[in-house]
Amino acid sequence: MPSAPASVDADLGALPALPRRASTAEAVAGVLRSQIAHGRLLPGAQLREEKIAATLEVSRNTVRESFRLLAHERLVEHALHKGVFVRTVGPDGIREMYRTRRLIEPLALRDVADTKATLTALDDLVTTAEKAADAGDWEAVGTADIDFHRRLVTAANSVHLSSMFEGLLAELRLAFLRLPDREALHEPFLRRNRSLIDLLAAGDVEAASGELDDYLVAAEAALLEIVTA
Amino acid sequence: MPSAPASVDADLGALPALPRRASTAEAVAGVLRSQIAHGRLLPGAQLREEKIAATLEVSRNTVRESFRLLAHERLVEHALHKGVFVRTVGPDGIREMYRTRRLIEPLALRDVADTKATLTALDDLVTTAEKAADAGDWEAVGTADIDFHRRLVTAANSVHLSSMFEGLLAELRLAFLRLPDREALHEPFLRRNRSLIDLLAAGDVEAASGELDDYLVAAEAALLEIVTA
DNA sequence: TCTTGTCGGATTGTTCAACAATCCGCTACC
DNA sequence: GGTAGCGGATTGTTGAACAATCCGACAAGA
Repeated sequence: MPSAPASVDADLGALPALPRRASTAEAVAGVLRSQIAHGRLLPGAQLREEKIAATLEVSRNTVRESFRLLAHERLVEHALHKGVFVRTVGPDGIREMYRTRRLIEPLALRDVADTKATLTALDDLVTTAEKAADAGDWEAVGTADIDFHRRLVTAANSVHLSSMFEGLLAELRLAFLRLPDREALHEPFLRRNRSLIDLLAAGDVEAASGELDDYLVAAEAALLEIVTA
Repeated sequence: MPSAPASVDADLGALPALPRRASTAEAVAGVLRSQIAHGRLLPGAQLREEKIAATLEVSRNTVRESFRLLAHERLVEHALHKGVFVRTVGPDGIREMYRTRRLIEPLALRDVADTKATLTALDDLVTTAEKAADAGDWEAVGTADIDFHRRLVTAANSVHLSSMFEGLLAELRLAFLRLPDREALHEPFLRRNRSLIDLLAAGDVEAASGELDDYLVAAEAALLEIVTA
């Protein structure tokens, strides 16, 4: 390497961050999180230490550590001497989630309306959902819907709120797992996301805030109606 | 027992919940949390598995589980293969906390102003702080101040927000540990909590919201001035 | 038939010892 | 001054063992 050190540095440009290494316990927690999110571990199901350890070919102690990592996420419930269970979200849990959503989703609406890039991203997400609905891919509709609402919250630029909302979204997914029919839930709300982004693009923050609140109230009612039937 | 079973049940009335038992890992996490909160484990300090295990006379595996329990609390930072360290909160962390506080503390002000019990509780907390300040007990002032702001947030009746705010308060306490002089920080803000509760009691929610925002902006500036000096 | 007591099996909670893996500081060499 | 190698400290993981707890099944007694 005959070049001077300064030249070597310049040639490399901005290097990407190294992928984050994870401990085995973190990896196990990730697997379990994913299994829960995809409905392969259903609400009420027990996460058996020995079984998971054998299946994933890790030590039981490692599985226990991963359970502790999941403890805060409201996805599992840890009962002393009984074990760890996938959490069941009932009507009260749903009410709590929507109360929180109504409090925090509107927080950054003014910033959203003033930021071209955010408006564009939200518009794209609604378009994605509409296309997915046309194709009958209701899981993708749900994903785009979640991304839309996540973007409303991350627009507030608060690590605390964003982190909390990630937990709430995971919890909400738990509630959705109980639904026999995703289409019945999502379809009526596509139009409303479109209305919402249109109001925001027009700068009508107050109307958008009202629309978002109405949306969340209606979504809660629709979900409760199914869950309590 | 000659009574009929129904009568036996009626006599017992509403039984209180049993005290929650804790696993050893949870207890260890609680001890560490408390040590951090009281400044006995300072920011940057490493939590050594072997040492804690020996001191608390538990197994190293149990200590590791407790570390995982602390992982979400933003009090410690877990670095793969390096260990677990009490988190250091710098100026950016302080800005993030106050941004979040400005977003969420005002959320339930209308409900606060409409609820006599909440107003009374807040007034009592300000009175407690004032008395503690007269007695020069600045730690108690800080505690009452924190309780005051916690009450603003719990008034929103959101388990998610309340839980998140507990984490934020613990994190804030970490930042306060760097302060040489608690009095200098708290004293100017006693008067402002009093102004705030008076506005709320008078039902002037808009003025209270403005006062709270000003308060938080000023508190952030005061803290940053000290931390960046 | 209902209630209470006992027992056994399954699972969790904890401990311990061992080893692998990683990091970091120190020293030697160029 | 920079690099390579080594050793020690610590973390990460494993697996076995045992204690503790829970729960279901069964038996006995009222």
